[in-house]
Amino acid sequence: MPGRVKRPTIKDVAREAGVSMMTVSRVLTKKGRASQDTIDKVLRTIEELGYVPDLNAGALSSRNSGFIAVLVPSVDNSNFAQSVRGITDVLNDNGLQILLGSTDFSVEREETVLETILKRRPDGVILTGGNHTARSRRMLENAGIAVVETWDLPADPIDHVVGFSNVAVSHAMVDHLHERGYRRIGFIGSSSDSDTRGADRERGYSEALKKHGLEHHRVIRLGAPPVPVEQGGEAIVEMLRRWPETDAAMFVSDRTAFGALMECHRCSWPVPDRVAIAGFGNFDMARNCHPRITTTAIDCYEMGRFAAERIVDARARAAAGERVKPEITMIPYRILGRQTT
Amino acid sequence: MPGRVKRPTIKDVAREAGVSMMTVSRVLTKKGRASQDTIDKVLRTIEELGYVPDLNAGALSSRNSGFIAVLVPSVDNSNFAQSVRGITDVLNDNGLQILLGSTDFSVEREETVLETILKRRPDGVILTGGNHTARSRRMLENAGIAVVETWDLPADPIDHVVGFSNVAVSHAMVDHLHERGYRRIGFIGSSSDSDTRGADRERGYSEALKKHGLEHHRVIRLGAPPVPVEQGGEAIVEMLRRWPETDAAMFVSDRTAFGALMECHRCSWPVPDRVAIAGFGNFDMARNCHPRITTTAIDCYEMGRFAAERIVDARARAAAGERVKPEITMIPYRILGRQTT
DNA sequence: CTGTTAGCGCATTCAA
DNA sequence: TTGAATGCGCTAACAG
Repeated sequence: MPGRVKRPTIKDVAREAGVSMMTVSRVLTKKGRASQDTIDKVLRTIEELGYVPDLNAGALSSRNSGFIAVLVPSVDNSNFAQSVRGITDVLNDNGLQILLGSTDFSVEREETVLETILKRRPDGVILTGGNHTARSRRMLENAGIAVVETWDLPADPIDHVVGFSNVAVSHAMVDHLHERGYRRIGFIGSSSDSDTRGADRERGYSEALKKHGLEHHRVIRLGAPPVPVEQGGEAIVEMLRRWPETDAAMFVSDRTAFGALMECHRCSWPVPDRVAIAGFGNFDMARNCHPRITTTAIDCYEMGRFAAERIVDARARAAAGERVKPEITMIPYRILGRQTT
Repeated sequence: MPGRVKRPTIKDVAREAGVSMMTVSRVLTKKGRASQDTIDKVLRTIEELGYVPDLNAGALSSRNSGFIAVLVPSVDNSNFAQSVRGITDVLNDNGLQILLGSTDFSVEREETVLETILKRRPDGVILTGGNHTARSRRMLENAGIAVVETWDLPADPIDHVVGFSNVAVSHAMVDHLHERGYRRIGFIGSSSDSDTRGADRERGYSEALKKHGLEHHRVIRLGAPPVPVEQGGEAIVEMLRRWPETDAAMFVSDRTAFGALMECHRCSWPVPDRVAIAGFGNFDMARNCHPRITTTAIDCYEMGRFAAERIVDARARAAAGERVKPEITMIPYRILGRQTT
């Protein structure tokens, strides 16, 4: 590690270039105009000195940190990772930087992470899900910045929403299974007070069964997310043991659906003839395995982009002194009927 | 979005609590001591006012941003995501925050991302891979902060290294295949100037073949990473068409190995009897599919932890005025011989 | 088009 | 154990 040296500041650049600090600042931020001559001179000096602007100092002065906080349950999940990609792409185009936090699928953890991240004075916050602690909500309200809740359709939104109904998603999947002739449908989900998205999908399953006049509910709840793939295998075995008549199993996630499908291979249970399998999320493994798993696809990348655009927009309006009204953006989903149903 | 209100500062807290700003600052940073009475009074006031410290301002003053920059090729990759988890866990315990950047497997993109992120004055940088542009190296050197290169064993390290040899990894896999009796081994990799890790694995394959006296190399290079899972399937078809005698195929990643295995199912080619398959990374899909894929396992989470610990340590030593010598930490790997070989 | 002044919110450094 | 003065690096607001 090289010795910690004194790094050049905007003052050094100004002195060397023979202009004032403000002129350098203007050249850098492109705000206000400067003559081409001055611009060239300043840029050359910056290059010579190897000057690197300090955005934190700039933020302190301008009262815009340029950070957008993004909280996801887990980075190690292709769906959320894609949303993060979408967010990043939009933010980069707008000179903003992402401040990523991981909540481990827990609202308590979310509160802790949020508390830490708010100390960086983000200009906006993008959350996953619509379920938060009371203190989290209070902190967000006090922060006075744009908030976007994603991946859900909260009954009482904090501010903006870019999401979809997890209840409706399950509804649609039951409809799909029903249409393909399945009548003895089971659901394999997760169990956690925090995982309201999983709970919503289970609720959608139950409601849809009733709608179709199917009264016998077969539900197995695995642990808190992220549920290991292995448990999908154990779950399908358990389900067919408890309810041998089951002709279709829908899973809260492609990951466990995949685990179940592979276990069926090992047990030589033909899929979908012995039992149909459906997942959620359109993960790589579900799309490419054999047979390919029927699933629900959400455009996670686009959802991320929309969420980021909402923040960018709100930020611009707030800067212009406009009052910003909360908006709700619905993200479409589609059932991909494939070979396992 | 609530109106942007004036947020309380340390000054407000000081006034309300009837103490000086410094006393509040001391209570907050736990540096220097204060009487229990004062501490209580200050904490109560902070609570009442809903004061949130501004870490950016603190950073400007103390010349320690508390940020550690972390650059990964992609967040949407379980291996890198786990490394990020490891890093985050260690940093959190040390009051540091992660500043994540995605390089899309490109050293040019890395340079751009690095340039942006250095403007936040991180106290350290964790990179993925040992291949960087000359400008990137220069920026890092000028920054005068601790740097850790991971996931590789660079010949000419910038500073610290926490990684493993991608050449050796492939060597070990060839040894494994050879031991299981395979002699007509092919390699399916990626192709990109930037992906030196992939290139190293291919080199390891070639060297190891020679070592075993196997002169016939069968190599297929797919596109730049991230290579879609699908292409693994196309690649195995192509390999068996060009070199029908191939009895084992090793892949640069579990993702493509998985795609190949599933394609073999579709073509009714028994694995490993028609062709053996081996991957890299011990991904979920490889561990749980049927048959389970032989692979190389790296403890990515631990690699992340080690890298972060190296940074934390270097930071502490630098603060104590010590001179820090670059260290190289080797991460072990193991071949998991499973059902596809 | 350019410069001056006055902070942004906090911690370092000294003194009490 | 506590406080006052000072400045971190930058930009908003105004003046010229």
